[in-house]
Amino acid sequence: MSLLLLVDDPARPDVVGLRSLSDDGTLLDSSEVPTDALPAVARERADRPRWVWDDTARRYPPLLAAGVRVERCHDLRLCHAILRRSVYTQSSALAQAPPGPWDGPRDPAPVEGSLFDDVGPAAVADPLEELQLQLAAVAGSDEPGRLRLLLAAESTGALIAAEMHHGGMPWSVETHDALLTDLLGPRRKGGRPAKLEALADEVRTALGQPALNLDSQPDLLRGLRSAGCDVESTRTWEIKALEHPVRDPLLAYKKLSRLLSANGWAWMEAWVHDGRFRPEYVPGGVVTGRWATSGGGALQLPASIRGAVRADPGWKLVVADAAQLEPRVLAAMSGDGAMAAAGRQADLYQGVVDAGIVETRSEAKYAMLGAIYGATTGPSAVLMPRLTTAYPRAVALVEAAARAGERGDVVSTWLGRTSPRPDAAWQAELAAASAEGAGADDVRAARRRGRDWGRFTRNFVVQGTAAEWALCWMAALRRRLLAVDGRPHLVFFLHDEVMVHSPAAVAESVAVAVHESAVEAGRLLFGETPVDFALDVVVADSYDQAK
DNA sequence: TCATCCCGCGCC
DNA sequence: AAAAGGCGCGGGATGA
Repeated sequence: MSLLLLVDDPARPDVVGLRSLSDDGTLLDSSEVPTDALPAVARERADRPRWVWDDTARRYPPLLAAGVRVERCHDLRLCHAILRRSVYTQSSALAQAPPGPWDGPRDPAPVEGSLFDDVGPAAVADPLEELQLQLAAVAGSDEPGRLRLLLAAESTGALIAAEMHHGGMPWSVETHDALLTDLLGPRRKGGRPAKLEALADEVRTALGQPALNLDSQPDLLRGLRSAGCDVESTRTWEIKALEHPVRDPLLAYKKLSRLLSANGWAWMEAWVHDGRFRPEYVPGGVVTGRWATSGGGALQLPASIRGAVRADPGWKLVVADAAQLEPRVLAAMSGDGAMAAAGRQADLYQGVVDAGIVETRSEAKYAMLGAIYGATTGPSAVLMPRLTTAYPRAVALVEAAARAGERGDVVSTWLGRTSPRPDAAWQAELAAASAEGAGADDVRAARRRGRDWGRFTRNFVVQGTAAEWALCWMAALRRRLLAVDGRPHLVFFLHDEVMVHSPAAVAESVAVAVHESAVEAGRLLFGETPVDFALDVVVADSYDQAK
């Protein structure tokens, strides 16, 4: 396999340069092609190169628009971000260089004013030089194998993100409209839909304030308090605790009003075109390695409108989610055999109950999440000692991550994505609190911030490794889907869940591929592990039929 | 008037 | 029923 690097020529915007490289980054051959001929050149390459480019989000869409799919790539910007920070590459030239053009956001905002006018032109980002720095950083690292897997998974994720945006999620505006009309009442120009307006009236009547504006938090808070409700805010959990006639209509109003503003008709018109919802995915957009999205709120599609996600006629949706992914990942990372045994059955939480650790599934769930997120108070913290006894290795791993964070140290995922350091203010606070003669308030504040950061690092190692597993799962699935007839393709990804739009005739084959890919992901990350990565897989016509 | 802050809540 | 980590977004309030 060879590398094929794409470079711009600043002097000639109408052409792009192609550099053939060996695996170690040695330049073998150079050529130039007209920019508009690039898709044809890409299509005709028979040697299945790994494309190397600065930014998949910029380079891949024109190829997709021309009907060209790229098998694999190396996204220099995403890989740079990982290697700059990874504990495994801290001694590399890449990590030790001062910040340069590969650092920072993809589209940096223009610099205001003249502060930087006299420092000369910005450093030019030479992709060949950058690639060679990255390859050297990996080759010289403590864990080249893990990093290579991580960089490949991250880059494949970028390809998938572009492909999913290109293909779009099948979306029925008719169903969406029917759902909204059913829940909210018919759409009305310049006013609330009827059911929402009726609820608003009920609230105003219950409070005895006919002119109250429910959409103003301060007004609503004042209105509640003057009606004798003892609340500090207008949050749902405070309203729920009220014993007052306003409670139920207000809760209903808040719920529906949220639906209207977040995923109502305006959202539909802004984001759904030609029967497809096309959010912009942002691979690596979260520090832990999870994806973010920008626009459309694709990672927060409420359950109430998922029925609008409908397969095309003759097609199906194959919806799969990894069951209790984070506990399973923790069991694998820590080599905790007892926790792996609990996950031997489809429902890991029930496995914890069956092992006699706690009484109910719900307790098992909250105890486990408490361990991963760092619950310090409440019922879930009370269950921690039992979890520690039953699963000592798993708990020790997250505890060690928490302690590291409290000290201001960094932690890493299984494949080497490393957490950021706490900011300067945090470190200063820690230093001030440990200095001679520090006030009791300072010490308390520093302890609290330390524990906050410890909860972040505790969660980072598990959430981040789960994100790596999910990337490997999806990358394996993408490859397997190529071997299935009828072009089934990924259309959605949500942390531990994937959705494939598939011709009905091959949907069962896709479901098999989904399972096989999960096994492959587990092996890729952890080798021979006793941990099962269980899935819930559903073949359905619409998203609400899953789960 | 516009940009930013903060609240509140949807998802995992 | 619980408490905690990660996000994005819309809306009003706020302040330049």
